[in-house]
Amino acid sequence: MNARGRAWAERAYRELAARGHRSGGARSAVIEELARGGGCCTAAELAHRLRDGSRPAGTASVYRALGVLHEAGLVHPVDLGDGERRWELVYDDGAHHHHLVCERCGRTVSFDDTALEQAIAAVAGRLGARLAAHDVVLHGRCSACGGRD
Amino acid sequence: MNARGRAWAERAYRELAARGHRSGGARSAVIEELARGGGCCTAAELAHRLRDGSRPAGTASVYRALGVLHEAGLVHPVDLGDGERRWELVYDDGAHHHHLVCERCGRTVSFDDTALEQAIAAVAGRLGARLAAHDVVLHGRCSACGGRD
DNA sequence: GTTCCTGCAAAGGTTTTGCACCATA
DNA sequence: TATGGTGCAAAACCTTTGCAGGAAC
Repeated sequence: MNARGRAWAERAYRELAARGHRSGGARSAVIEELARGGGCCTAAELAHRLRDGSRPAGTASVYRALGVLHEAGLVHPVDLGDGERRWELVYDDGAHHHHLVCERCGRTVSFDDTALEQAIAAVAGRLGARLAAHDVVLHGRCSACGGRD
Repeated sequence: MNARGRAWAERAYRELAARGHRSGGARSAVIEELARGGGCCTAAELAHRLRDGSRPAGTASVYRALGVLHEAGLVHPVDLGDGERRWELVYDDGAHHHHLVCERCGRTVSFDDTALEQAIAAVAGRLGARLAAHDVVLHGRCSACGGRD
């Protein structure tokens, strides 16, 4: 696991403890797997990886762990339009990325863009809104699938 | 119904006829209701409105009508994160909007923004992608719920 | 008359909930 | 030991599919 994931996991343990949550095996396994994989996975994928890995966890426990992490602001749900909810890690410094879903090969490309973030901040200001989160999902063809044709 | 909705409905009839689809009661009712409401509704809402209105339609027919309209590029699915798929009308001129979901009052605010569109187009160019569609969903507090506090 | 559309019912997939048991603090 | 976490099973929910009957062309 990279240092970024490790730091996120440690913060998650601290934050959940501060909120009065006890430490349980299934939830810790979910936190570790999220930190290892870097997010962007569905509950089913998470459960599957845990089943093949060190610490299997029941489906309900995976969903409940994700719910608690979401309440604590440690993960953020993303919907790519395929009917399954994905979960992204929320980092301390606000760093995050968005997604391009290729409608030909089905792959998901992650990206970040400063100008896009600035445009979103400007829109929020114009609307008089205070943003807690935002999602951008692009649909089309990735560069490998003839995006430039 | 406004002129924009009427024009969209007429185009929908033309486009579906051109694709060899026959005209059926349920599908026409869905088209009329979408044109009347201007989109941004779920399949269940659509079915409910039709039940209370002139022409009830079965759940399956509503979903099938939306599927056909989607294939023809006449509607676009949007996921606001509440587990239900919403459908937006796709207009001839490409005009569209995005959404701010207030996490306090639950309301959805629609907006459009030229700078945001330009930023998205620039990102697509940088990624070498050709976009067919894109979604932006903002989460936070709308101006009425203390966005500016 | 053939083919597609429709509606009911059933199935499918994801997510949530009830409940008994177990682990943590 | 009191409380919260866990896992199984069942339910709830949205969406899709199978099939028989009816409508459009």
